[in-house]
Parts: sequence; structure tokens; C-alpha cells
Amino acid sequence: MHNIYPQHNHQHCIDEALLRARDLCQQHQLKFTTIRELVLTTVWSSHKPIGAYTILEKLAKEGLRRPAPPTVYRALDFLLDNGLIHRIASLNAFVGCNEPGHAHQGHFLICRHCQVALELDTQLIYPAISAAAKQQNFSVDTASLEVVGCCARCSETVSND
Amino acid sequence: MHNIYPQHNHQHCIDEALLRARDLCQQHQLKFTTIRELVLTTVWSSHKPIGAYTILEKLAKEGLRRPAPPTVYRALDFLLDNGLIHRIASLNAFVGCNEPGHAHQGHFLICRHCQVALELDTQLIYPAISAAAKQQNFSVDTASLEVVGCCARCSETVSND
DNA sequence: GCACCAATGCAATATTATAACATTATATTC
DNA sequence: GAATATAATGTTATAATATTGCATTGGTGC
Repeated sequence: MHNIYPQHNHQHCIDEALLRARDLCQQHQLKFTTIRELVLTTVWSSHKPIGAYTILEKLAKEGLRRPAPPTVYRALDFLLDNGLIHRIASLNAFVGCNEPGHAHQGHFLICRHCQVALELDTQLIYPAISAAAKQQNFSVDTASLEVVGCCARCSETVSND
Repeated sequence: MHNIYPQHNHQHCIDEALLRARDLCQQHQLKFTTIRELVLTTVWSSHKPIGAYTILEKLAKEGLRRPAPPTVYRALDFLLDNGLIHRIASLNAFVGCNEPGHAHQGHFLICRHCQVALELDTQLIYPAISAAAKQQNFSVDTASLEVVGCCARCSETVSND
């Protein structure tokens, strides 16, 4: 698990994400276009899930001509389809994925104080999900887990909720 | 686990849900008003998660003067707060809860063919979630799991997806 | 060049949810 | 029962999120 808290070198996270994205697109002959790269970079600007319209505004502020919603949503769809980001349904927001290729799984601990979404290793939870599904003869396509609470760091500094 | 597939006597589900709701409201001195009962009944009209605006239309068709969105959303909020229903974030929809009192947990198997949402016993998955959270010193408030796939019944009848 | 297909631009609109404030109903106290 | 307080609902408007449909651009292969 990467360290994702304030002290970490976040530029490293961004760089790695872009690297992984370029690799993946090259390998699968996908086009990592300008807008897709910009949106991915914006999603990776922190470990907090970010909304589509917030992305849109950030791009507008970066000198880009303000993109229309479909432009952003299409880039997000591309990134989702290829497992480069996850959608956090309970927040209507998007967050970078550490391990492209697991598009169908996203298990997150989301802090209600600092908003950071920590992605869990699928192996921690998936066996239980798989077993429960099997019990019902249910075949799993996707499984998203969104755990909301208070992270370790915030527990130290926050008195109460 | 209740049987929730076509052959079951669904009126029984509705009746039980209403009974539980009345009990719970009485015990906690909450008001189970007309609109709340109507919304709960509508949510329970099937085991498929239903959207707020669909509820609104159903109520309108049942002779009720078409309620405004806030009316429906307030009733839904009341039902959510008291654990009588769950919200399925990935569908923007609501579904009845079998065991009021577990408002903070909702683990579902959702069939992409028949849309039925089967609520899992929390005990099947929660231990794994709890352990993963503990590993991160993360304190859990709510945990929602939405597994999408194909249910046993549809697997038999559906060729492919 | 030309035909094709994917990607993007653009305008309009659909869908989901909430804010703000007025009104009504219910309960409590006197 | 009137006076008050509180909770619930009604009403209007609007915010926030997401998609549709169609025009345009841009690269790819022939």
C-alpha cells in the first residue's frame, strides 16, 4: 500500500500514474489523447475523489478553453473502461486507480474528514464477496465497496464528528 | 435469507415490511405518516431498487396529488435514517431493508438482467471489511457493498450479456 | 486525394437532488 | 379551548450530475 498522506511526494504518484497509463494504452493500442491525459492528471491531482464538474473547472483555469461536460465525461468513461480510474458512486466522484486492469473492482476506505480515499488491496475483501456470491449462485461482474469513516491521521487530530 | 424470486408471495414481504416499520416507529416514538408509509410501500413494491422520481410517478398514478420532489426525498431520508430502506448509490435508487437497525450497512448482489437486489447478511462480509479497516487504523461509520452480476435464475435463462 | 472511423466540439436537455420559505398539522402547556 | 412550540408537509425555484444527438475535426489506410 502506498503512503498517500500529506508528507508523501505526490508528484511521484502523478508521474507513476501517467507512466502506467501510457504503457497500458501503448500495449492495447489505445489513444492516450491530450484531453484524456489532462483529465487523468486532474483526477490524480490528489487522493480525494473529484467530481466531473470540478475537473471541468480545473481544466478551464489551466488556460484550456472550458470543455463542455461531454468532453470530460467521455474522457472519464475512457479512463473507467480501461481501469485507470474508479468512480466512487456515493460521492459522484472519481479517483485514480493504482493497478490498472482491475476495472471491475474498487474497494475504498473514505475519510469523511480529509476526504482521502484509500484503495484497498482487492485480496482483502474479495474472497468474502466471492464466497457470498457463490452461496447464491450469483456470478460477479463488478464489486464496489465504499467504506466511510475516519482515517488514522484524522482520528488523532479530530475531536469528534 | 428470504426467497425473493418471482414465485414468492410478495404481498407477504410488503406486509412484513410495514409491520416492522410500524413497530420501529412506535418503539422510537417516530411518526409513520401517510406519505412515509406510501413511499415505503412503493419502495417495497418489488425487490428492484427504485428511483425517487419513479416513486413520485407511481404515487401520482395512485390517485395521490403528484407530490413534489422534496416530499418524496424527505420521506426517503426518514426511511434511510431509520434503516427502513437502503440507497443503492450506483443506481441512484432505493430498496427496502430486511432488518431495520442496520442503517449503516448494506451489502447487495444486484442482477443486471432482472435488476433484483439481494441483500446479504452483513456477517458474511463485514468481518473482512472490519479487519482491513483495522489494519489501516480506520474507524468505520458505514460500509456499502454493491456487487453487480447475474443472479442464479437469470443465469439459467439468459444466453449471454 | 478519398473514404472511413474514432475522437472531439457543441447545444440542448434529461435526471437526480436540494435550498428557501410558506403553510399545515400535531403536541404541549397553560 | 386558546396559545405556543415543534415537526411535517407544500411550493417554487434551482443546483448538481449526466446524457443525447448531431456537427466537425483529425488521423489511417487505400
